[in-house]
Amino acid sequence: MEQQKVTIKDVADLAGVSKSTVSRYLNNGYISAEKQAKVRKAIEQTGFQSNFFAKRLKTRESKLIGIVLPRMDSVTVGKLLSGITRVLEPEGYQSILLVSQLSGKKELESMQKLQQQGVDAILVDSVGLTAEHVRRAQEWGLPILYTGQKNAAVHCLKIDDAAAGHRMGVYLRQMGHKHAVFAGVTESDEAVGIERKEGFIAGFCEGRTDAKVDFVETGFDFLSAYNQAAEIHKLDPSVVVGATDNISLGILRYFHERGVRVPEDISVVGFGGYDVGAVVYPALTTVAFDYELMGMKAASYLLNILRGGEAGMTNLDMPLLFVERESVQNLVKKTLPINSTSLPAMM
Amino acid sequence: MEQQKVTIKDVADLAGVSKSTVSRYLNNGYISAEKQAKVRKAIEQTGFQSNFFAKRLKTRESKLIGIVLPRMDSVTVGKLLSGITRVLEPEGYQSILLVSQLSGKKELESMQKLQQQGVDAILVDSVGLTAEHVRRAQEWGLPILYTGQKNAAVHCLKIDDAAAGHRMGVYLRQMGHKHAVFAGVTESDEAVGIERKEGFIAGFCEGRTDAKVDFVETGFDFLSAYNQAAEIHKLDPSVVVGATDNISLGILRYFHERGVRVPEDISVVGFGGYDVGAVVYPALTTVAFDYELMGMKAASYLLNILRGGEAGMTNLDMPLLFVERESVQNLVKKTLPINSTSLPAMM
DNA sequence: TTGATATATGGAATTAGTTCCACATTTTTC
DNA sequence: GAAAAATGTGGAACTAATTCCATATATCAA
Repeated sequence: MEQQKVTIKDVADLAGVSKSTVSRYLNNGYISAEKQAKVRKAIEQTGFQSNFFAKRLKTRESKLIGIVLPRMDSVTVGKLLSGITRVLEPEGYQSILLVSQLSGKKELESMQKLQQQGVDAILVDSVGLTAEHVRRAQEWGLPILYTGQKNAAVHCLKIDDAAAGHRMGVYLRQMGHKHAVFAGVTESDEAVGIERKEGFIAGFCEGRTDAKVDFVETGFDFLSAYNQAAEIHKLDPSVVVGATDNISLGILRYFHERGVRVPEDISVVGFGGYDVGAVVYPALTTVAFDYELMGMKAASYLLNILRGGEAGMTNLDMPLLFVERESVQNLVKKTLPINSTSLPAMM
Repeated sequence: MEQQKVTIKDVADLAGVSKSTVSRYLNNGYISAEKQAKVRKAIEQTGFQSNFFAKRLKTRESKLIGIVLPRMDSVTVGKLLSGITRVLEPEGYQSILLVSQLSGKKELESMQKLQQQGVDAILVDSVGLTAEHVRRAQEWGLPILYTGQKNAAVHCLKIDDAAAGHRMGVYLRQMGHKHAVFAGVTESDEAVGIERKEGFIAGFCEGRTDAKVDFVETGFDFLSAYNQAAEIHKLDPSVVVGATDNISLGILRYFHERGVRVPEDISVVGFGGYDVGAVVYPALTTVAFDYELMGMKAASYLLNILRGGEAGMTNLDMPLLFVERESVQNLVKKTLPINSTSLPAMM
């Protein structure tokens, strides 16, 4: 087997010291100023690079963080990863990536692989927490953090969907809207299908009895929402609330095609804060989830555990960003006399 | 130092064989059926897992591929990564990710880190190839493949921008367009700024003298294109060609706001094939770059070199996907008598 | 019945580091 | 000035695997 060009032994010989001394130089163990200079010179001359595997074999620290992602080709995941990397890199950690392709089984397999690989910790953007997930988190010694899903028995980090929905509900109530259609997804998705919707209804109806929320179920994708748009339109609300920006985009397109003006004739809002929302006409008002920040928080959390600070469980407190753009009409303003008399020419 | 729970020695003792025999069992070296059974049983009982670092130290093969990306929060990069993973995972390789944040210096540093880490190969989605990049590819023993940039001295893989431009030019010519405005970026970007534009002009003007292409420079982003849209409109072309989909989206939004109908009054096309293009109104006709396929090709290429097949240099042959949607008017059809007489009611 | 070849197997060396321990200096304290 | 403490240093053991080499059988041909 071909051997390494320059080893610690070569450096030691050249510097006239022992292997131990070179190792100490490398790891801030103590060494006299004199030998320090010699070793430094020898390392420069030889171009010595420490062997990763030999070092890790002994120290049992890989400085590698395993990350399991449900898929790669989504902006959401990209931002999450971006946030994780931003925190991990300066600390000398690097990430190994595995993709679960939205399969719980592959997710577990990937975690297993990473564990064998000797990563220091694992971060999983999970598609669903099972008993097996919980068991592994306990059985293996290493820190595991789940994002996107919630379970009291493990470390996890999740967006507060109820708060997001509530926020939007309050906003639309304040804008004077009374009849909303919530274009949502199946209730089998607890976060988006239930929490987000319930949160919205609570915020929208809070403190009044004349508010009305209808519900129409769609899929997650743009096309499925587009296909439900006619039904939504028939209910004749003043605002359509898409459970995700993609849903809202599908509805927006339908309205465009039919000549329904947004927000003059009807308002549309979404959740997610995708960049696309700024590009469509009119630009979509939305509650943005800061996935990059979530990635940063997740990474910090993991780092904290790694350093022995057995941080208190689960932090659900992910801040939300309300992005007010052009797709909502202010019904309150419109009925004020000062507006209705001074601005008729603008129509 | 805390030691590993179960080592190959423990398995050997339990099975009543030597370490060597267990190692042979693990690595398909020969072993009698009898001992094979014993070892299998011992491994099951102990739950033995081979130590990654000890193994790699000896074999000098990490089964790790280093990937350097300019940024993470883009769909393009996500697709590329998705393609890479799809090829690498089934072969037992895993990826270590580093982000260069669009800096050539960080890119080089990241490569260095990966090399120290003992990866088997490096894939760089480069922001610009320097002499240093070429030098490293030669100096370090390991295979390095660059994507996104071109240089004859190293392995690289790039989209054929000239062909993409040409393809679009031919299409618009066939649709009967004679006056185009190319909304492009600075020529300091060789691929997009020059190759793509020149390719378009060639395809558009091929074999005729009555074609005209004006050029307006914009930035890469949606907003900068939006700001140039008035100037473009003044030139009164029959079609606007955005150098990227983002540019086209900015222009599309401007037209929407001014009541200019697309494609009835003016056609708009782009390059890239971003999903967004299908969602806007009208859906954008574009030349899509299959970044996922590019990732797959890149990974295969690397795998091939790793296996000793010193594959011939650089394969520029990335297939393009023409995506015809709604944003281009067929001027040829329009002038046919059968249309102008039978369909006036549709206006 | 030999000698030659094939098939298994164990022992020891090897991989490139870190770290413990013993020991030699030097410095500080009483 | 002797004892105690601090500071360096090298040797050897250790980390957990792979692999070379020697050796022991078993199989086969002459």
